[in-house]
Amino acid sequence: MEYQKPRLLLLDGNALLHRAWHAIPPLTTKDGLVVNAAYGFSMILERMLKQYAPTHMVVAWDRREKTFRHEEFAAYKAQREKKEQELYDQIPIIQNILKAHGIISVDARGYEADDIIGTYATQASKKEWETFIVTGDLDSLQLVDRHVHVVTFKKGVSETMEYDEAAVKERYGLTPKQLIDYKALRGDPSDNIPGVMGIGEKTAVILLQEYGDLAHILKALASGGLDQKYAKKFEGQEEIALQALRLVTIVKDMDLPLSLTQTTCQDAHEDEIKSLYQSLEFHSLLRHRQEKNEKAVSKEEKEKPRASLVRKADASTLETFCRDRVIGFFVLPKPADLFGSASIAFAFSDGKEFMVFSEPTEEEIKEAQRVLSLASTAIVCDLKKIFHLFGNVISGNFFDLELGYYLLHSGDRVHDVVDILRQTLGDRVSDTPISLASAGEEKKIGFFVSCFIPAFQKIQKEMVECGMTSVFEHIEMPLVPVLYVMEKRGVLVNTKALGEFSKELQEELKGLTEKITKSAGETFNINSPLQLAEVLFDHLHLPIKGIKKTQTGYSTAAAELEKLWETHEIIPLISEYRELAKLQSTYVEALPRLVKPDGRIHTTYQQAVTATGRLSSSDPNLQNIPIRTDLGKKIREAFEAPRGKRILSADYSQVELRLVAVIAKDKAFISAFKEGADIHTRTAAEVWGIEELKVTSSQRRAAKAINFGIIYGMGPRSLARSTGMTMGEAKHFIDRYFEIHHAVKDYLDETKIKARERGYVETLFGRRRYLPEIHSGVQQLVASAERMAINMPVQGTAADLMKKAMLAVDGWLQTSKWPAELILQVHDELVFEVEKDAVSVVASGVKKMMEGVADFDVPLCVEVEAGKNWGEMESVL
DNA sequence: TTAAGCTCC
DNA sequence: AATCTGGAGCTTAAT
Repeated sequence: MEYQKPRLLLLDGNALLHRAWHAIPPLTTKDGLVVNAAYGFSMILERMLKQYAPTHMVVAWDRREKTFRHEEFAAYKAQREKKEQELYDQIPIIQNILKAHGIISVDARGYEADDIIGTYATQASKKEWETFIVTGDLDSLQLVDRHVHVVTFKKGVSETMEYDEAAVKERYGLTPKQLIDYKALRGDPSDNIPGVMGIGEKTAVILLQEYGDLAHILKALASGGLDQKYAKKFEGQEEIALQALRLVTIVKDMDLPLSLTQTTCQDAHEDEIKSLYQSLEFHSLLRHRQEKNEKAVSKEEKEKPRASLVRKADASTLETFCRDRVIGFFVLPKPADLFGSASIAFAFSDGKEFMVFSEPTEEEIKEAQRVLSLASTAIVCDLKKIFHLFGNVISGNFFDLELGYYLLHSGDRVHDVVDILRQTLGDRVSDTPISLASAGEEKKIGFFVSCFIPAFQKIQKEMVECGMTSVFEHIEMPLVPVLYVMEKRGVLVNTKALGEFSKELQEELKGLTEKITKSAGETFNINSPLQLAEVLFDHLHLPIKGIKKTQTGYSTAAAELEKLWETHEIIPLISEYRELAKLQSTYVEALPRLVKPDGRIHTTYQQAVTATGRLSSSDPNLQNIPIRTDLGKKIREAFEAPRGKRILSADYSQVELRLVAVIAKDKAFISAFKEGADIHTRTAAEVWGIEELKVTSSQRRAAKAINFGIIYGMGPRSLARSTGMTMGEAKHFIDRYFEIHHAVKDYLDETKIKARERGYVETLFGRRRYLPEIHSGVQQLVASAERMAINMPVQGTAADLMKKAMLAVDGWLQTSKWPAELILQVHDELVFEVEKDAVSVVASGVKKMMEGVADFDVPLCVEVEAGKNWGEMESVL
């Protein structure tokens, strides 16, 4: 018989118990027994047995020491205690399941599960046994070596991640052993490890990469070889660091109650397992077990990773592979050169085959673009970037994974290609390259692009289930070429004007700095909130009553300075300085640097970032160009139309409030908008029961505040503050408001309930936002999630409308051939560059297209202005 | 890198 | 005892 190399599987019982408990919702059997943790544990167990087929195996447990501390807090910890009891009650069940599988459990007095695992792993590694540690606890990563691997869970209990030495290095930039020193330096509050004050992730990694381990760092410290800025942080903390090191290090040489060789896997008692699963009602596991025996072989085959046809520059067969097929397509850009590609990769046949062109020739690039349009579906990730790389729009039926993933997870941040595949496919892509820095690695790239196809299938399926295919197909995907063209076109900026403005500002700032210095009686950095607070509150003794605090001390934010306006001459000076400094650094100095050789600035529109469905703009952000103040407006004036053209701007008036009326079906608001009333004046008149003509400006201001407050989920307190009313007045005002707009009140209440029930809210077009925090039970988080729930359908529907408007207007301009081009989008405003003589036609056309984009109970109203620049505009029509 | 502050809708 | 108006991106100081 052939010798089989031993494979040891080590499970951290407590870690997996907790992981299962949190990942699986509370399940009970018919009789009311809570079994969620046992179920999750069994799922993990079965999966690991299958995946690693161990010859030896141990489940290690912490020995549970009774704590009496809890009794003091019995009253308000009772609930939590009960929950914990439900968890611990499942341990015996799990023990029975393990026994039925012929698996050994081990615990030991005075040791944690980690120590047991550490000791077994060390012994096994010495014998060169392949060892796999399954845990939820990343501390175990320190045990990884040539033969020891750590398996952790990404989310839930079904997605795992396997770490070997290379993976640890890749993830942390450190060796497994260094992770011990890392934690000792950085600390870990959840484990009561203080770490060295002032040393965070970055510094810890830098020091360890330089010196190897803590011992060598301390040695360097003692010999004075350590950089002064680091050395200072260690003062008096060496002992703390060393103690932390001892606490963090997992024991590897304890006396084991059972020797390694005694951990051999016993035969499973199939009957026992079956009857246990039956009594616990683990139906799916039961079914799985039966199927396993019958279909094991064929299934294995099917799930084997797709391989593997690598062809280079075989363009002639490319067409056959693409025509009427679902294909994956990926372009690996050259690092330095935005307009070139290092590789072009295709995946075909459900990802079983792929084709990679390294350093493609001109013809190959052309051919690639041609065949893309032949595919029934071409799956890509970040289509707009592909357009930029190729320098033009490519026709074809595209499916952008990034946009699909974004619709399903609009709350998440970070949507990198690899992340998307990982999140979507789980450990199936754990072997994909993390950094795709170099070309010439056809296999890697091919494997990578092959993952696009299963990812597409999964994302598309989820999208159908969520009812978001329409938003995806009719809004997001068609918008990509529109945004691409806007970015490519850019906007003309008068750098000369900005240059002159910069000089003026510089002079002004200089003068202000002198005045402020004089007024304060000392020189300090006005840009530093910390120093400013010190001057205002410590040196000048300005009243601190009612001034908000920040983490670092008293706030010097504009709203706080306003409260101090009359107390000192320095306050207005500082406010002015702030305004000027902001304009100078963020706009006047920054924008000219971003002007490209064509004399224009090209922003990037982020289509997969916001939680509500809005676009965002970056590098530079052209959605926050100043407009409010006279000085700010000068910056907007630098955005000019070229000779013979005009800037035309069309903005939806009061969209969000109109949408509140539509979504809440509020009769009073609907008729107000239908009649074309000034909505804030109307609101004020209603609430105070007076004629609209008699509404004072402060009454209108208060009404405006509450109207906007509704959109943001504002409470009475903030309303009182923002209007200057007393709390009593504000409450009364709100009561009156909701008497009239009771439908709005109902909307607010129902939305919160719906969000809680479903876990998400949505726009009128079906775009969703998930709000997991609403179930957190933490008051603050719940309240915040409720405000998001109220706001998202309004802001999100407005975003949907604007996107539809962009598509409509773009389509109209393309077919009508009017000499006008869309250049900017600012949430409720579209900006165009238009031939002078066409301004009036384009204005009316754009207005009509934008207003006609949806047919609600309330009319949409668009106001159009035009001018030689974006700052000085006059109404058209 | 983070906190504080500011710009916009 | 004090907080709690939604969504973004960019710059500076300070560590």
